[in-house]
Amino acid sequence: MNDSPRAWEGVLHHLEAHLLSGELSTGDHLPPERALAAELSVGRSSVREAVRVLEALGLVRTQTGSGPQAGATIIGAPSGGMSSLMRLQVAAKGFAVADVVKTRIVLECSIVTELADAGTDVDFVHATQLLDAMDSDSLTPKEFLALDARFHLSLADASGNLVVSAMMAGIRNSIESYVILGIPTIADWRTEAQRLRTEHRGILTAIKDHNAAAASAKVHSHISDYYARTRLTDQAETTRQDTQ
Amino acid sequence: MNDSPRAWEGVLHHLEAHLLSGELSTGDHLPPERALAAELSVGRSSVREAVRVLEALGLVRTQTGSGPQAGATIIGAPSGGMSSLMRLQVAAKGFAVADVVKTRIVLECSIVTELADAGTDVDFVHATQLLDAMDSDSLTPKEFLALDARFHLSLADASGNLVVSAMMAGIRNSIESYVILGIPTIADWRTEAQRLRTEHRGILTAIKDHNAAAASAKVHSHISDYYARTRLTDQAETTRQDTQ
DNA sequence: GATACAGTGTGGTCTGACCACACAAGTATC
DNA sequence: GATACTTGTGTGGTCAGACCACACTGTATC
Repeated sequence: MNDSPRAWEGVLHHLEAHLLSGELSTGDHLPPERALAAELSVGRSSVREAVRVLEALGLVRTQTGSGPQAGATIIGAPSGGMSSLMRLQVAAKGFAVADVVKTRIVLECSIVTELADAGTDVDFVHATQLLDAMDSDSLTPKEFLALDARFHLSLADASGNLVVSAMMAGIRNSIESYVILGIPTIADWRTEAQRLRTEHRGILTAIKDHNAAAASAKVHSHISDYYARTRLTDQAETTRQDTQ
Repeated sequence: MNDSPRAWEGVLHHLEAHLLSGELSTGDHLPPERALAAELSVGRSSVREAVRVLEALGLVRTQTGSGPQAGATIIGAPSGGMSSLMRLQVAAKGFAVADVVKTRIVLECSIVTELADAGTDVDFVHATQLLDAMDSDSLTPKEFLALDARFHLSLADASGNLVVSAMMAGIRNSIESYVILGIPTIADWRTEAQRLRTEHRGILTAIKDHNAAAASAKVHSHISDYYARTRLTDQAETTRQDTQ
């Protein structure tokens, strides 16, 4: 039916069409690879490549074995694909770290603006928990920054916009290695951590006060100042490190 | 070295590490699949699945044959992966069309704001050419909207931020089918086209006048009003939530 | 010198065969 | 009869080998 030059693309289009038509939706299982191969008259390897793409894009989760859990399941959590895409693009220097950071500021400012302008039905329990956890003095910089990332992500989640959420997750994921690389450039970590804690509380307070302008401004300086201090945007050219 | 449960992930990590370390960069060729398979002690099919993922993510372009053009080449155009990712996520209902449109507004407002605030060194030749092309009365709605998309994309490109550019391309691509679906809901296409033309010129003029606020406002209404008229955001089975 | 042709290396695909795994059903044991 | 164990089955994961189509490369031919 679809004699695309590449067989696996035909499989992908087939699955995409089923997705669009609603025959397949979140929670459903894809047909077994062997069945799909027979149905589309292609080799199993071609089916596998298409499924692999879907998995990389975060659309399906594959599991071995038998029973209801096994097979390729359509998953509804879209953040995974965005993360690997952006991480690899940054790794390949297709995306400049500076551009990623700029995009992060744009998105995050709009997130807090929306949150501040919204009604009182927004749930900040998770965000508050993360801030409390960050108060501990026994955290390593790496642990602290991990919580930091989760705090910012929780704001994105609170906005309810999955697209922005996924993009934020991808952004954070893509520059994670650079953030870790920047830790040593902070002379006094205790002071830095305290500063970040204060800024976080300030952002959350501004949101709760429905002061959109203040929240946006605080987010902007919070992010851009931190990257300026670690000079992360400069060292985009650094090549180091093999993580094995 | 890397006995991940899945062999193809090991290959992906291997390639990612080489990307990060700079051993591989834009324009380079990946080793031949057979060589890579032998080097990593995996089957060729596992290598192929990893390469397929990279191709889907827009990092490499594969080509058959022999010579300098053949093989898997690391490509520097990151828009492809974002497009397929977002298109499929929308198809799978992982992303709601309403959220995609909202995100588009956020990004595009920030784009025109930045363009308006920038110096005069921004090149709008391409954008202007597209606007001129859209003046033709012989265009079908589909053709008109294709030019429309390219106009908005050219603004994103003019900003120079590849991340935002790629996201805009992905956004546009993901809702393309819905945009086409919305054409019949426009009662008088000639009037609609004229309206869009005027709005486009207005946006570009505001940018050139360095009037960031006006440009942003015009973009906001340009996009949100159009989708309101076609009621696209309604027919998307949106994830229920905030009324604003 | 220009053209035609075989050679070579590449990705693309298919087939068949295993393996590991997880569940389902049947069997043995108490 | 209830439980524990064993076997069966279907799934994805991987590998090996074999072709094919393709595009370039070098050589032979005119």
